Order: sequence, then C-alpha cells, then structure tokens
Amino acid sequence: MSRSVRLKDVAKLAGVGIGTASRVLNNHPNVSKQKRQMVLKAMEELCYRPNEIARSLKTQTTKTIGVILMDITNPFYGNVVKGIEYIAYNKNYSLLLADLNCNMNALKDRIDEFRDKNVDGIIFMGTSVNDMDIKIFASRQIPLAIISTNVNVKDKKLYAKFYSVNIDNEKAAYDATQYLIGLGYTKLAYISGVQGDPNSSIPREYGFKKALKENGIQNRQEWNKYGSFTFESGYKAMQALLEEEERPEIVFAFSDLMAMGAAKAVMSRGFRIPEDIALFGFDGIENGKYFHPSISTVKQPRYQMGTKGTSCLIDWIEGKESPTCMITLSHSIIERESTQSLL
Amino acid sequence: MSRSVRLKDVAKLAGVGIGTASRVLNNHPNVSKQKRQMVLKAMEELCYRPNEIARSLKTQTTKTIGVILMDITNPFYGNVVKGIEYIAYNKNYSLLLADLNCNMNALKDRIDEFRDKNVDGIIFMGTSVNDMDIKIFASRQIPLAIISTNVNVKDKKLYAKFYSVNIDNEKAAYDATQYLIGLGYTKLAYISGVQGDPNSSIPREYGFKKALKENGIQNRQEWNKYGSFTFESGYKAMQALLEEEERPEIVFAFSDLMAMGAAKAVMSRGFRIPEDIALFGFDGIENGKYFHPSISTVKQPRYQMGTKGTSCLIDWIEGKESPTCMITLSHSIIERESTQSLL
DNA sequence: CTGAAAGCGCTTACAG
DNA sequence: CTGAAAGCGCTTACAG
Repeated sequence: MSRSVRLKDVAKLAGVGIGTASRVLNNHPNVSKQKRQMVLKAMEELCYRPNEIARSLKTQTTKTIGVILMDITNPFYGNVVKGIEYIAYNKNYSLLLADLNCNMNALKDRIDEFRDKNVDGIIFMGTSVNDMDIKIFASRQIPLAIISTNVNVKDKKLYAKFYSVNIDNEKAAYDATQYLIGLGYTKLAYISGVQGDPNSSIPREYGFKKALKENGIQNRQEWNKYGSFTFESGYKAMQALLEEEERPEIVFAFSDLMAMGAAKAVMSRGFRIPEDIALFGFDGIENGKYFHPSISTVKQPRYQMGTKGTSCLIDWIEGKESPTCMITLSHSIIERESTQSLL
Repeated sequence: MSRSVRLKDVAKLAGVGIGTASRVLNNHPNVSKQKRQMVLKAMEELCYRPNEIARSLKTQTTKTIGVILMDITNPFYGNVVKGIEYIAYNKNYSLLLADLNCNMNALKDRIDEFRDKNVDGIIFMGTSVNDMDIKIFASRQIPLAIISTNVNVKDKKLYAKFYSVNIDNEKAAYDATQYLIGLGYTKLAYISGVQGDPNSSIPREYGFKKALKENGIQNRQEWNKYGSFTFESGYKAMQALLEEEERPEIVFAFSDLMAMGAAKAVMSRGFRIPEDIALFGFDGIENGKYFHPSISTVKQPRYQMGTKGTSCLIDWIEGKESPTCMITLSHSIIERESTQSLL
C-alpha cells in the first residue's frame, strides 16, 4: 500500500518548514512569492492532496452537511436533494445521507451518527416537526435547516434555533382553487391528507374552503375525503367519492400521487378525464407529467427549496447569517390535461 | 459553546489512564472488570460520545462509504439507495452522496472529494463503465462496487479491482419475450435504448430476438425502434411505430418510462391498451404501477442490488472477502394491466 | 491488566 | 515572512 503523501513530504521537497507549506495550502497571504512557488511546485510534483480528516480534527469543521429524510423512495425528494447537492458541491461541502425509512424513532440515532462525525450542519425533511423534535436537534448544537416540513412548534424560543423553508400551503390551495373556479368549475371536491392532521391537511383544506366561500360556493362535506398522500389512498378516496349521490365536476387531491390514484379509480369506472370528472393535484412531481392524462397541479419549487435551504444553512455555518425562521417560497399552477376550461 | 467531553475527561472521572478508557471504548478484553465498570459509569455520566474524526485520523478508516450516481432524480435509484442505506446503517457505516447530474466528466472530481475525506469504499451507479473509468477508480485505491451498470471493460486485469452487481440483461429480455409469446402474442415490436449502444441496448435486443427465433417468429426490422430510456423518447418511438404499415400486437419497451410514454402515444391516438396494442416495460419502478393502465414489466431487484453490493463492499473493506467480479441477481416478471392473455 | 508516550496529518499562535 | 512546537481527540505498541 503506497503511503499517501503528506504535507511534511512537500515541505521537505520544497525545502521549507511544514508551517509554510500549510500556509500556501490555505492561501495565507504571509508567504513570500518565492517560497509559495516552490511549495506549489512540490505539491504538483507529488500529487499532494490534503487529508481532510486531519484538517477536520484540527479545525473542528468538516465541510460536511448531513441530510436526513423520511423516505428516499418518495419522488418528491429527488429534486430537493438535487438542489441541496448543487449548492453543497459548489460551496465545497459534502453530503452525508440518512433515510429514516418513514420511522421518526430513528431520528435521534441518525442525528447522533452525524454529530459523532462532526457534520457542520443538518438538513431535515419530514412531514412535520414539533417542540420535542426541535429540542432533540437543538441539544446537539448543530445548525439546522428544515425543508418542506410543517413546523408545529409552540415554544417561541425554539424558533431562533433553525431555518425552515416551505411554501405557504394555505395560499397554494387557495390559489389553486381560485384557478379552478376561474376555469368555470362550481362543483368542487377535495381529497385531503390524514383527517385532523394540523400540519399538512388543515391549511390546504382551509385555503380551499376560503376560495369557495369568496366565490359564493358552498362546501359540501360529503365531498371532503381523506387519504394519506399515497396513490392507493387516492384511489380509495375517489371510490368513496363516486359512491356519493351527486358527482363533483372536479376533485382537488392534495398530492399528485393521490390525484393519480383518483384518476385511476375514475377511469376504471369508465369515466373520462377531464370531461366527466376533472382532477387536480398538488406537488408537481414528474409522475404527474408522465401520467395519462397528465395531471394539472400546483407545483412546489422543490429544487429551489433545496438550494435556498442549503445556502442559508451554509451562510449560518460560516457565520454570515443567523437563522431567520420561516422562509416561504412561491408555488405555481401547472395546467395539464386533467382539467379544462368550462367557459 | 460547551466544549464536548473527551476521553481524557472520562478517564479522569473514572480514575484510570486514558489508554484504559480507550480500551473499554473499543471493547478490548484486557481490562479488569472493575475498571471497565468505572469507565462505563463515567461515560454514561458525562454522556460521552467518541469523536469519530479523531478515531478516523488514527485508524485510517472512516466507516463511511461514498455513493456516486448519475441522477438522484431517476426513480430507478430510490430503492437501490434504500438497500445501500439499510446495510450501511446496520453495519455502522455512513453514506456520503454525490450526484453526477448525468455528467460523467464530474466523476474524477467526486472520487477525489471522497478520497480526500478518506471514505472506506465507493459505490458507483451509472449507465456503463469502460477501462478508463475503472482505471480512474483503481488509481485511487479505494474498494469499489458498481451497481446496475454495464461493465464494458477489456483489460482482464482490471476485473480484480471491483465488484459489479447486475441482472442478466439478455436473459431478462429473453424471459420476458418468452412470457409474452406464451401469452399468445405473435406480432412483437421493441423500443430499445440508444441504437448501437453495446452496453444497455444490445443484450436486451439480443435476448428479444433469440426468443422470437426459438419460437419461429421472424423479427421485423421496421418494428425495432430506439429511444433513450426516457418517457419522451418512448412517446416518440411509439409515434413512429404507429406510422408503420402494420401495427404490432405488443410493444416491449426497454424501460418502464419509455413504456409509459409509448402508452400515452397509443391512448392519445384513441387506441386501447391492451386490447388494441399491449405494452410491456423493463425495470419495475413504482411509476409503472401507478400508471393507468398499470404497466406489465420485467423487474430488476433494485433493493436487493443495493443490499448485495453494499454487503460485499463492506466485507471487502473489512478484509473478509475480495472482489469476485460480476454478481448476477435474478429478475422477475410482473403481470399488470397493459398485457393480457390471448389464449 | 495498566499507564505514559508516540503519532495519525494537519493548523496556528508564538517568537523570531 | 518563517520555522519549531503545541495540540486537535483518539489508538496502540511498549514497558512494566
């Protein structure tokens, strides 16, 4: 095993002290032009690469960010991670990855794994966080950014401890519903997330109902169904919807996956989309584009959520910024085949 | 900033030397029961956690594996990464992640990033690797496992340098085609990957044609189309296919994404699936299950590819095993809605 | 079984 | 501007 070359070796070859070699490595100004040249030449000659582990031990910083997410398999995360990776790479940080596999109980352990490896910061993406979750993070004293996760934290003091990047869920649902009403739809149903969930479901339901009200349309309880954001749950909720006496003209599913499941239920019954029943989703994942008919939706800026959260986190790590909680990014409406204008 | 507790602190509290404290930390047998107890107690009292960076510097091992992949956004990878993560976590390794963003030119740089951080091993997932790619890896002297990537390496010597986990693409295409013929289909078309690509496309085309031949069915060149594994390319290839004088009964697309694109083209023309044209995919990603109609396919054991590759790699790292190139995992046929029995 | 010491490969005051 | 030295937090021969 060829022992790798150390700073000591380049110093010797360059005929300087190891401190000087270190200084040129770190671009310190206080090195004479001449010695700098010699060291640089020696480094090249020896193909020197600094040992980041040794550096980390000394500087107490690893240039590494830990990413913890609920389920790497969820298509929602792909683009977010891509955004994270883009910024991290460009700012010379590496990414450590932990998949919770939908089990929040593993959180503590993964945070500790990251802390033991001295990550400079952590990015968390889950469904929601409460006071206790934040306290677990806070006790580790590592800068934290939370992306696309509902923050349900009561203790105001905790809000100084982390960044949070999200869209305005209520406004997104409101805007989407306004858009649908603008298309001419008057009989609107929704398929929400888990019933009573104060984090994800409620704000979107609220936005939906607000838009209805403003347009003088009465919300019909029998058209308010619940799923769990999955394809299957959308399928089932739509089946239930189709059992109702009257059919809505359009169903707003609070995730694209549910919208696709709902679409399948609709088509399996022989109905056409959007002619018989129209469908609208939430998230803007690729899957909806690749469906037939492609699913109109309100898009979360996933890539941008990743970039924004990561650059804020890194600025914090590097002392350029401290957490200004709650960064809200803007959503957008995407028209595709599952809706049409009735006007 | 509360300075974290070091081994020195627990040694002092326990009234032992730091070496002894280290020994109980590492479960060395040569420690008296009594001192072991005291150290353990001190550790608990101080909530001691070893600094992995310091350990790494001394032991020259980091208990981390670097994962390099082409595009984290590709739904194919989710389950593979999940498998990797599962094994890594259980064997106490962390995962460093690098997304090439479809650009092999970044490979060198990402390998070096990982090497500088002293990863113990690297897992690579791309489309194909050649001699040069392997040489880049080999020159870094880090154990390497390649998953779901076609190996097109001529220099036999290089084969001792890495693990490779894959399915038998030719056999998978062959088995799938046999299955389709068994269903009663006699007019079969395919949409392959990039034409002439010796890695991905050729073996599947070969398997397809072999099955046809064995059943006395003539392959029709005009029904051999090419895409690039994406949804859009499948859509286009299917459009071309529909321009042909005669329509095939079934189209075997060499990726689920292409099968879905093809399905969209079929349905947009008003044809029914599978009644007018049946469709068969490749990969077994979730998207195909969530399509309407759901796409029959030949499934790659993605999760298992991740677990197998990772456990082999770790065994190699820990000296329990050396690379026996080419591990072949078995595929399976999944019947869904886009095909039917004609018999 | 045990402690003192050397060393992993760096960085950074410190004294010149 | 520069080199020698101390130290980051561990592990591991070494001598007892």
